[in-house]
Formats: sequence, structure tokens, C-alpha cells
Amino acid sequence: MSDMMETLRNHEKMTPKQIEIVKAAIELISEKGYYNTSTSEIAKRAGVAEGTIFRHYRTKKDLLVTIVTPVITNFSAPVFAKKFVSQVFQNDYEHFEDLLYAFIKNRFEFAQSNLPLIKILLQELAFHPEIQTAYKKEFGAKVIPAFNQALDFYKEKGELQNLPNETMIRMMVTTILGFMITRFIVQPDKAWDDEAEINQTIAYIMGGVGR
Amino acid sequence: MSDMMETLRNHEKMTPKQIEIVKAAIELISEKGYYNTSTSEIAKRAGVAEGTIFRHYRTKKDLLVTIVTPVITNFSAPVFAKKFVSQVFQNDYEHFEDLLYAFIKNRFEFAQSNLPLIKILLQELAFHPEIQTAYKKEFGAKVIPAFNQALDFYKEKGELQNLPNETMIRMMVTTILGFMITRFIVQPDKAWDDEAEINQTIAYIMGGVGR
DNA sequence: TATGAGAGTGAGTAATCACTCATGTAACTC
DNA sequence: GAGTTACATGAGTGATTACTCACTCTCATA
Repeated sequence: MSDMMETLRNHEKMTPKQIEIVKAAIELISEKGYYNTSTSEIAKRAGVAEGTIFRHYRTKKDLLVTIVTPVITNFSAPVFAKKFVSQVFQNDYEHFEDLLYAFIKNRFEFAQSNLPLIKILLQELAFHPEIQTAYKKEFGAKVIPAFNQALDFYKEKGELQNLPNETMIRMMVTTILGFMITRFIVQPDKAWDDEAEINQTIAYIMGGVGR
Repeated sequence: MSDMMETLRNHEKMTPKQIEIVKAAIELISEKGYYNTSTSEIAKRAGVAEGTIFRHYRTKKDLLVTIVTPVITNFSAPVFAKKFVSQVFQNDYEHFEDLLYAFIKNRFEFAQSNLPLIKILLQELAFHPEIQTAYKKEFGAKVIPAFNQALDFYKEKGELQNLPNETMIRMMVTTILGFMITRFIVQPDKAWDDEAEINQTIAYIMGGVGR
């Protein structure tokens, strides 16, 4: 794990043992799933007594949510930060394609260096309402508005078709996620030419939404 | 559940109680997931003694696999049956778009009437190697070859770009699955205009792969 | 009517689970 | 060096789990 995640970086108040717990939990849960990973296993891998886990996290689910929630923010937010949005309007990306490229590249690299966490997020999203709530909140409050702004901008420039933003977002997100899931989860061992695939993905999207 | 599934239809040898067990298992597992559903719960919902489950299925996982495996076949195979393939070459679908429409429509309706089973398949695919194996076998043996045939056919007709089939298949499957997952799982309660969405999906795909 | 087979039962079992708590220890404060 | 605080421990607990097994019931066949 090259990127040891905000969970660990942000809270500098974390005990060394606590860090080991989170590391072990990420490894085990991403490999075997939440329900197949017992707290005793996590403790063993972390080199810690089982009770120590519950000193830091009230419940096992609390541990999961603490681990997963920041991923949602970090996976969806940064590109939509002020810096990124202003780059769009300062014409740093002349064409929508350029924006797309920067976006996909950025998220691709993030996914690559946070694979175990992304896996956990995808796998457990279905079963834990707490995670779903966090996801919907993040997506509705940040991703959608920023997307809307950018789409409207390039629509006016005449680069995009006049489809509903919602439809466009769904198709773009679907295509990008689909590529990454295939790349990292379904066929991670294939000999991928990432740069070429990214460009093909962009061409595919532009064919579908551009004019 | 309008479509009570091959599992139930095929094996007419099934006991009434066994049918109840499978029904209860499908309901519960699709709602709460495999690991959150206990055999005692399934027995209770089915109106059956817990021991009865194990008279018919050696283990709990055996029950899951028996339920899920046929879905894989039924979700991917029928459209690629001889009838469908021959329709392609008899020019029943003059344009690739027409084929796409028939395909999406067909699979859309299948998903709609087998939602709980599809949910189980999607959710549990990640955790059970037995299911993964069945899936890869089915996909590699039937879906890919049939797709290749059809794509080559319409490529020669000059209707498709000269992208690698593999890439095209990935993008199309991704787009179609993404639409269905959004439609049935992420936002099932939205007021969807299905016919319009299907047509937009087709237009999006054609923009990306057509010429 | 006796026999045997298959379906169904439900109390029982060993294992495992998440979580608790009394105790221990180290470091810092006054 | 007494007191306080925070971190850490691991044996222990009650609940739950998947699965077993000795048994009953039903019914077709001999």
C-alpha cells in the first residue's frame, strides 16, 4: 500500500498499535470480506490483544466505518476541489476531452494506490446503510454540483450534446468505473496498456456525449 | 417474483418444502446478504425445520451455489443461443443498433423479473470462488465467442469502428450493466422512463463504437 | 399387515463470534 | 514516591452459528 490513506495520516493522535490494527483490518477485510474476518484474526495480524481493538473502536462495524468513510470523500472529492473547478473556468482545459483526461488519470492513480480500500468500499457498500448514507451525501453534495457546473460550461462552448446532465453523468461515471473495475478487480493480471486504454475510454465517452 | 427461475422449474423433483426453502433463501439473502442470513432464519421463513435444509443441501454454501449458478447461465446465455445468432446472420437485424436494442430489451426484462437473484449474484460474486469459476466459464465459453461473431459481422458491414473486440465488449457490457445497476439497484425508486433510457444508452454506445 | 424408504423433525453440539472487565504497566505530574 | 491518566492485556462470557442425529410420520409395495 503505497498510499497509507487519510485515516492514518489525518489522525496523528493514533497509537502505534492502533495503526497496526487499521492496517491489518484493511488487508484482511479487502481479501476476505467483512463478515469473513474476525476481530481475533485482526488482532493476531496486528500483533495486538483482541481487547485493544475495542479500546479504540466501540464495535467491529465502527472499525469498518472509520476505515471506509474517508475513502468515499477522497475518491470523489479532490478533483472537485476549488482548485480543480477554477482550472476548468480559467480555461486550463480548453476542451472537455482535456478535463476528462486529467480526471480519469487522477482517479486512476488514486485507485491504483488505494486498491484494498476501494475493494472494501465496493464490496461492503451493499450491506451497510451507514456507508451508503455517507456515499450519497458526498456524491450529492460535491460530485453532482461540480459535474453540473463543468458540463454546463462545455455545453455552452458547444462541445457537448444537449442531453440531461444526469444521464451524462451516469454514463460517464459508469464507463469510468467500469473500466477501473475491469482493470483492477476483474482482470488485474492482464497485460494492460493503461495509457492506451485510458485514451480509448475517453474516445468512447466523447463519441457518446460529444458532438 | 414473477419469474420463479430455472432452479425451481427445472427440477420438478423438488419437494414442496424444498421449494419453500429456496424461495425463503432467495428473499432473505438478496435482502441481507449471505453472511447475515442464518439457516435458522431461512428455516423459519420457509416454515420448515432447520434440519430439513440439510437434508436437501449438504451445507449452507451448497444452497447458495445451487441457487446462484443457474442465474449466471440464464443471464448470459439465452440471447446467444443458436436462434439469436442465426437471426443476426439472416439479417433479422439489419443494423447493429437493432441487435443492440433487442439485446438490451431482452436482458432488461430478464433482470427486472429476476431482481433478487441478480442482486445475490452481484453481491456474492466477490466472496465465493465457486461462483466466480462458474461465471468465468460461462462468459468465456459462450458470451465472448458469440459477441465476437456478431461484432466481426457488423465490422465488415462497415457499421463499427475497428477497435479490438475485447475493448468493445468491455465498454458495451460496462455501459449496459451500469445502466441496469443504476436502474434497479442504485436508484430503483426514481421515476424512470425506461424506453427513453434504453434508447439513450444505445445512442451512447453507438456514438462510442459506431462510425 | 408387515417392511422399508424418503421426507421431515427439533433438541443437541462443538465451535466461533463480538465484546467485557479486572488487572497490569508505563510515563508523566505534583 | 504517591497519584493520575491512558494504553494495553487476555481470560472469560453469553449468544449465535452451521450442522448432526436419533427419531417419527407417511405411504407405496410385497
